[in-house]
Amino acid sequence: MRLGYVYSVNMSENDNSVNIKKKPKRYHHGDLRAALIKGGLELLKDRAADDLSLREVARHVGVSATAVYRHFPDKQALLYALCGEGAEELGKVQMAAMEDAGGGKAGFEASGRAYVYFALENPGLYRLMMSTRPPAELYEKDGTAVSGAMQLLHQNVSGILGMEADSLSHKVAKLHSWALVHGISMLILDGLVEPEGEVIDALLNIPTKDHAY
Amino acid sequence: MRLGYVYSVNMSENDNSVNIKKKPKRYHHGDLRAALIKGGLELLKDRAADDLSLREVARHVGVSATAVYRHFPDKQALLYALCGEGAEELGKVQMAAMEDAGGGKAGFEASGRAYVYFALENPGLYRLMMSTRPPAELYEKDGTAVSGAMQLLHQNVSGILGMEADSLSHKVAKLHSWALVHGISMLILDGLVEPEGEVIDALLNIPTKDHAY
DNA sequence: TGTACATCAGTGAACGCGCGTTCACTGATGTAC
DNA sequence: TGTACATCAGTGAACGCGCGTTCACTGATGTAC
Repeated sequence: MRLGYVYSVNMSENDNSVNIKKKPKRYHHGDLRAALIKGGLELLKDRAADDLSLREVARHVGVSATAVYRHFPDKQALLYALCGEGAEELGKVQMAAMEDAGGGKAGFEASGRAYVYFALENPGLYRLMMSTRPPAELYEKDGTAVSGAMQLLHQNVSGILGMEADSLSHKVAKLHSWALVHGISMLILDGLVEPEGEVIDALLNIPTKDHAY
Repeated sequence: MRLGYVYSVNMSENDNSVNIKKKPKRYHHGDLRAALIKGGLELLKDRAADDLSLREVARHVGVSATAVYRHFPDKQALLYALCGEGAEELGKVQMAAMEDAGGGKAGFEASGRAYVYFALENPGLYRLMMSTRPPAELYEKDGTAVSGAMQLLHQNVSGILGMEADSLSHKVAKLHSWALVHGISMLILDGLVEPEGEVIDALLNIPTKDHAY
């Protein structure tokens, strides 16, 4: 059955002929835009890579490929929108994790764990976010789909670790944290490391003087 | 000019006609195999991604796409060979860095730096190595193109950090080291972090009790 | 309330592209006599 | 040393594929009167 149609069956009044009409599905007020984003996210959930095709998303939603062009100027714009969703979601889970852990250093660590688990649960989306440089309009800060996470990290390194902004140690601590969570995420997503919660959790603490290696 | 031919020009003896013959280039004893690998590595040097096509490699070497099939059963086999070269090279630079630094902990740290610089200098190849799971015949240990590096890491965590093999802290330290160098590499390759040697070097020390964060 | 009409969100056909791979072939090389 | 021949590393044409994008179109929706 062709998904892109709604079939209506009418029986004629005078004779007994049956009239099957197919009419294009109709989405109101940007529903299809939302559906395309939702569909794209669903597809990215189920795959390890970020090789999403426009036609595939349209197919998944049950709409012709050309319909996408009513809502996005081109494929890239659709991908940007997906990145935007991902950025928002990542920001949310990180903030929630911080608050759940009561803020402070424990909160900082929790946000790191949330980052990794977000990546593991959204392999395709996470990869897409990391490999896409959206245009400045979308992310004014630094032109990345993880700018929210970066901002949070920046604040935490200043506020919680107490490092002077833009000092070398501040930069180092920032890179350290990000590289660690990103590295773990990617190694697991690429199948190079087994995802062992015990090991991950043990690692995702901020090293301190009394941290035992 | 079509690269895949060698042109020979003969002037006829009796009349003045000129005879231009094109004949296929001929590679002896696996020369083309080596040339294809070399060409593939060259292409991977110049690109950020690992989206190498068989036709592109053949084109670059100046040979028809089908010629590749005389030396590799399929595209995947060519990619595996490239991974093999990368693995060997990575192992070499890491060992060299360790020895140059006089072994021990300084050597371990140096090998980490060598790892990152290898990744930065070979973006496409590094990505390919991390995203490819070669068949067991190629890498018996763990089926990755970085198994040499992993082996070295394993030994160092045992030997230099003195951790009991397969203990939790051994696993954690291993993941920590790898995630850090891999994370830094990927963040820079993906353009999310500026490559600042000062910051990288400051970070690429093994955390110790007196390490100041 | 009914009608005429502009709008615009869908449609399928078609385009050109590069890809991996197969095919039948050709002609240079190396070997046996 | 010269000749006949098998081998095999190349060739270009062709295949089917999925892709992003363009095009002219259709018909449901919402609006003005």
